[in-house]
Amino acid sequence: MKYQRIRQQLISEIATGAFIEGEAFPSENIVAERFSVSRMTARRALGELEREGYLTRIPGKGNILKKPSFSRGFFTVKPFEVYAEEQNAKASTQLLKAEVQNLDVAGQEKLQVKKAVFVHRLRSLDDDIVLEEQRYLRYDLCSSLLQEDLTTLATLTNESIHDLLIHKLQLPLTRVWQQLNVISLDADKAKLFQCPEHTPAFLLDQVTHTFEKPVTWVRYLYRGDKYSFENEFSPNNQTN
Amino acid sequence: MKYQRIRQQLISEIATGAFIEGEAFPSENIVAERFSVSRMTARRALGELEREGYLTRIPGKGNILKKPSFSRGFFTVKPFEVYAEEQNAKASTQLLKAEVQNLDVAGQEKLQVKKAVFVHRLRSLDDDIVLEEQRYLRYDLCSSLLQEDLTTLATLTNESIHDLLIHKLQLPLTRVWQQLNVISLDADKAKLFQCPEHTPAFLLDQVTHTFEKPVTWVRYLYRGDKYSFENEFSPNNQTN
DNA sequence: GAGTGGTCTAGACCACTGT
DNA sequence: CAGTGGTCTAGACCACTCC
Repeated sequence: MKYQRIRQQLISEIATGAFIEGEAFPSENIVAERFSVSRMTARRALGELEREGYLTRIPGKGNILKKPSFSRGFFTVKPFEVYAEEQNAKASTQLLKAEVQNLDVAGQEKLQVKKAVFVHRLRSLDDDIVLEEQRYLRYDLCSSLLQEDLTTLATLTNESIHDLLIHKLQLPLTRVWQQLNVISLDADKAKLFQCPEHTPAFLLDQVTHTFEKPVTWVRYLYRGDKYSFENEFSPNNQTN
Repeated sequence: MKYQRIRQQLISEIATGAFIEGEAFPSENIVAERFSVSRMTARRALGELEREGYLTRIPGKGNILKKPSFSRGFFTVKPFEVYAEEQNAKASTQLLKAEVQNLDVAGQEKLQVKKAVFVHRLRSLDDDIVLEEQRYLRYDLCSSLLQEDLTTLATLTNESIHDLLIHKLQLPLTRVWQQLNVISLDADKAKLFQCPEHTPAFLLDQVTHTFEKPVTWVRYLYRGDKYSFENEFSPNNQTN
């Protein structure tokens, strides 16, 4: 395993400050020559360093040593059923609406079309409504879902709607964008959750793509006094 | 970019259910032959599929198609300076307090000791106070930090305090626990942030460990109307 | 034009798993 | 034994950057 030896050697040298942050790291040819291996083997070692976050590799320029990255944390967003199980609570689902809708400006921006299948659900832990789900699926890609499966959506507690997309509509989900905000519940939403007005809440927007084409937009509203994100991890796990 | 074409084609076929989950995926030679490329190119496409979480590759056996994963995604918590840069805002830091404190019950539970170095900072984007940091470092492990570096903490805008721990105190951070909540700002906190009472906010608690021993507890309070978590990822990329 | 990283080829040997 | 994935080589062409 030459490339592993090279990788570890280079990491050690980085740790001792042998190279300058922000610039200048040995090129593929230099590394290959220094360790007496072929260029492809040097490439592999350097490629791993890039994936591990040590380097940025730029065609035509070279390898640039990154500044040490700060400890980044992350939160996993678990499926509702998994969360319910962790809380020893019973998950239930209520289907409020399932219909074709014309998207408003915000929705058109996210899905890049005007028409969508809209699925509106409430999800409860034991008897508390905890999560509101507003899901918009591109009509041009998902209309068949409406006819076939929509009536069963209310009972789909353990099978994710995403699975339907992937397997029935054959839309591989390759990319997800999401944003998490906090808001204060207005009168309408408070009534929906049957809780006091101005209760803080998580607002999670999620757009999933199939090869750069947006397919679904989901807006989750989590009641803040009944839901939190908890997580444990090792700092070395890099993502992105 | 042949390997990208091969990768996308294979992902599509996985999505259509062309292969059986848990077993049986075309071998390198099969893929190479089918797409009329060299084995190395087929390898590259299959390697990406493995990194993306679609496959498990086992020497001597073959490629095994994974079952679709449960996790819905995750949020990275970026260092404040990185966030500021993304927002094209100027980050600044204000040190309110740095002293030795006796921990209250909540703190003792988290750090498992009674005494801690307490560092209290406010962090701003341009002229808005956005983040309050309350950091508790175990006195028995971090007391030298107090003497050496504490007076410079106010100016440490771009070097994270965690880096000090790792490099100066040589405490490798091996494990992180964290929890994210939403709250509504009370009068005191609202005054601190110079914003209206009952503004929603993110409350992020983070406890870092060195080999099962808790070292620091940080309580971040993010002003909700000025801060959000945004993120993009590939769904099959598991990060435990 | 010299150097860089990105891609690709057609070979090769290895250790391993199945039958 | 034939087949698999893991590693490695010595070439090659490309688009790009820097000078």
